Amino acid sequence: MEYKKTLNLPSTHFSMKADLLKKEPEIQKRWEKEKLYEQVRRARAGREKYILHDGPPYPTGELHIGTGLNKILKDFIVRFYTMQGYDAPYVPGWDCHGLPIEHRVMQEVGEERKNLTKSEIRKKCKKYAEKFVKLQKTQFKALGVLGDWEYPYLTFDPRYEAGIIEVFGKLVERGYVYRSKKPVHWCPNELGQTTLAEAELDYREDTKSPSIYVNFKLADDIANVFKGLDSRNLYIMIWTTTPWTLPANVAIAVHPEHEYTAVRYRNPKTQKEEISVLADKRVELVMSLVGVKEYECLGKVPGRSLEGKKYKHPFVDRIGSVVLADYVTLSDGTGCVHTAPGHGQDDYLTGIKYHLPLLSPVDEKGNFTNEAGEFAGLRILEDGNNAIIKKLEMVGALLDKREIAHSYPHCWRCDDPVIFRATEQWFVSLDYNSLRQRVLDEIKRTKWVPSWGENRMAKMVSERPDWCISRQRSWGVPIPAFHCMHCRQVLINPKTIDYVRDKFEKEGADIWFYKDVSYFLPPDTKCSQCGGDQFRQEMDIFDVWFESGSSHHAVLHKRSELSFPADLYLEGTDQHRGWFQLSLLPSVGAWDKAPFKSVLTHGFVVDEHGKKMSKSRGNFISVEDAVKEFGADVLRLWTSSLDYQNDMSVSRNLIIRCSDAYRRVRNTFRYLLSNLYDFDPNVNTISYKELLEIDRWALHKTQELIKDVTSSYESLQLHRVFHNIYNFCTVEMSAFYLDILKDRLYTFAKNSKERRAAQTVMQYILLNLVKLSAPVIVHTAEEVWSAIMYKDEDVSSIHLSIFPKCTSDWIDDSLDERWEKLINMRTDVARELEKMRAVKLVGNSLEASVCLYTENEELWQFLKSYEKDLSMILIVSEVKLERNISSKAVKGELIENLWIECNVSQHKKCERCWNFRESVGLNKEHPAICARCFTALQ
RNA sequence: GGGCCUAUAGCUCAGUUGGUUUAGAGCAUUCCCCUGAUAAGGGAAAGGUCAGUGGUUCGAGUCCACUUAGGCCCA
Repeated sequence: MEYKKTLNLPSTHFSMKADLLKKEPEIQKRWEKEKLYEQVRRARAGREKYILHDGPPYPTGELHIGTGLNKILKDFIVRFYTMQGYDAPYVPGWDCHGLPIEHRVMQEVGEERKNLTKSEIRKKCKKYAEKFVKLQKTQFKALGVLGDWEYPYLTFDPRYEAGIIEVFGKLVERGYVYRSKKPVHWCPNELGQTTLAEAELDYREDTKSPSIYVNFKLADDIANVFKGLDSRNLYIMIWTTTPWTLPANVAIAVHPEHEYTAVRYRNPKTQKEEISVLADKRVELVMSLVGVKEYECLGKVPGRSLEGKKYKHPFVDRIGSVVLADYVTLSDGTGCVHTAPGHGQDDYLTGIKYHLPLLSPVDEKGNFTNEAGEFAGLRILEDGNNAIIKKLEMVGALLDKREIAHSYPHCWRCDDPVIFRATEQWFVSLDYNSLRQRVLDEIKRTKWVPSWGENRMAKMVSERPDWCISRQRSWGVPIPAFHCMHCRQVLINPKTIDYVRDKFEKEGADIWFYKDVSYFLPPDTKCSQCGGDQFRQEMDIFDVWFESGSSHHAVLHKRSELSFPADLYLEGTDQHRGWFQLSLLPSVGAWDKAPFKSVLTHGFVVDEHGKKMSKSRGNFISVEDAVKEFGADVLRLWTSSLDYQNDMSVSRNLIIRCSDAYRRVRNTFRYLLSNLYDFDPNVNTISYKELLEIDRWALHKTQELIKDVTSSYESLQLHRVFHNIYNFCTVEMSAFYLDILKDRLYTFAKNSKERRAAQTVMQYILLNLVKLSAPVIVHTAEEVWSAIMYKDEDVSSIHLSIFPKCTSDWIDDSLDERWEKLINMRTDVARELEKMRAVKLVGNSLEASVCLYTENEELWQFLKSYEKDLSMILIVSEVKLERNISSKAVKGELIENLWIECNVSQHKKCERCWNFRESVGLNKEHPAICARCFTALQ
């Protein structure tokens, strides 16, 4: 007789092979067709909300794997809260304006860009952004991210644009917005005459510039600094390669820590004896450069003792002063840095710190203005430079001039050298109405994950300058302001802003570039200063960060399904300076509240060797590549295995490793499914009390799993979810419980209580395990769900189901303790069995008979109480217990006082269950099987 | 150059407020078994100067300082 046919062997249609590349798109299509996202919304309508607000990526190019990873992490959390019963709508967004897009578009356009109007540029940018929103959307969806992909938020959506204006209006109304001068990179070329962003600069090596050393006469007595020096012919020496910025000089910066000295020498040009202050370490080099052979150093002082000393400008009637700055280096020049806040970024910040005047006597064409006095009208980079050098020579301040070659920024469009010029910009003040302090208070109130984020954020906010929110670009939302044509007064007030807002909301911000100014002005608008009624529009646009930073209002406030503040913002650590901060500022400014309750930051994606990932290094991986090669679920499982607080290494090899883990989890599901083909929980369920103890142990372990996984999700330690689930599948299930269960499942009578008990537990574990993993392996979980015959919830998709809850009645710690001991004993026995295998005495462990010895009373009682179960637990044919330790027995390693002896079973093998039993052969009808199998056949 | 962060086995992670003789898992590796989860399953073995140096302490993977490597943000 073929006994195999009498067994209850596993059977399932759930395939072992995942075939994710084929199945995932099918499952996604199904979700789309069934409108899963809307179904989830309906199912959770009215429930408590959990809002994860999406930080918008730029729609430029293909998605970096890091961007995909960010979305996956968000998806885990949104899905977890959804399954916890929260209403957790997820509205993805894109940051559609801004220089990165404009820049790329201009690169694509090439030479033609010089002839494009703003409107034309905007049209092209819009097309570009739309194209990549579409492309990226496809890729995010391919990752299985669930969200409102039909209606994402796009920052160039007119309603969103109106939202930006509203935030701005609120800030204006509350008094935070002001206009002031700030130095920017400026292209003075006739065609250009525009601000340039860092990305539009082309640094050219070997640019020729004048290099001059100049003495500024000290006006202050420094006898208290350098002992015994009289104040006559006392100078401080600077070096510069931009003589044209000297008319705007208002300070000289020295390093507070470096040492400065006063040098006495004979000026080779004037033949006068002079004393100049400069950095000690630069003296030798500078003196030889200016042609001085003999000189004398008169003491040394740290730079900080020079702070506040006054000097006379060499050719302007102006007193400047010495200031301190950390950025002063000793690699060039004199260690005393000519400072013109109107012409340099460092200088500008130093100027703010010391309240220095900001001068910029240069017009948009790169000529000196009347402010520059005798130099007015000269082109600064040519005649201007020369005239100033000549002037310095005339007044005897010039020590040396020569030409040097260095790296200097040029305009990427016209190749002309760029200048630094102060222009009027729009700012948000951080200190008006103590905004900074209130932001800091909100930072304290926010939960930061990891916790050091708070410190980092607070430090950045406390040290940052006012926020310059204007840009002189094309692709963005215009700042809704007007200028009086008569008196140049700026016109901006809640009424005009509101009026423009309405236009934008109806027609989009593009309208600004098409319609005449009168279209945007409320009727009868007059200049508050001169009463004029002729205005021109402001042409600056908002910093793109102001746009994305307004999403808390344009999205959270405005969309009815969302709420403000969000429960969570989740982005990479670079967003501490970016989106987190620049959302926080307007939010606190406008509504006195942080836009988020908690903020999670994750590290960056690096390659296998921990190096930065970039296209130029060749270690770049795109979302598309990864999904195409591994499938979304593998990628998601891999993401879930990483501790995002650190940087995350990614390479093909590392993801391949993770697909092994995926297969393990998948096979665990498959095995559970395959043994439930004949189990109807409504009929066959065995009550908890009637289960075997090992079954109750499995239930206990499942409770632990539920608890651990839930708390891992809640505490946002997402990688613990993976490790818990994976270890459960591997250690508790595959290697132990399921392995042991085989005998009971296959060989016991179909409807026996023992077999039904095993299935009861398997059914329970299947349902719970699939739900616990559903937020991570979304497609596979759905596939499993479809394959489950009897579900505990009547929902069409697992993603509509509710997360498992821990059943505390099934937690039994003393049981767990006993079984831990049994498992350790099993390990000790396995080691002995392995020795038998090594010498070919046994193969299958069922060929063995085990004898356990102990003289320890407690252990004896323990073993005795499990005597009936031991052969099942050890998967051997027979276990005998003895008190007198045999000389052949070996001491256990994990269990004290336990001695183990393994032998080849003396019995015959049952052809049906493969156990070696004394009873085999006793039954005349079935001489090849054991008594237990005979019973099972009845 | 400055601020913040990270470093435990080849890989992904545990390791409570410093305290248990040999620093734990799983994967990968090697070897073995099974062939009734089969492009599956089981077992065993090997694998670590806890990045380095110095310090605090009776005792340090854990606390402190410095160094190295890497990351993010600035300059």
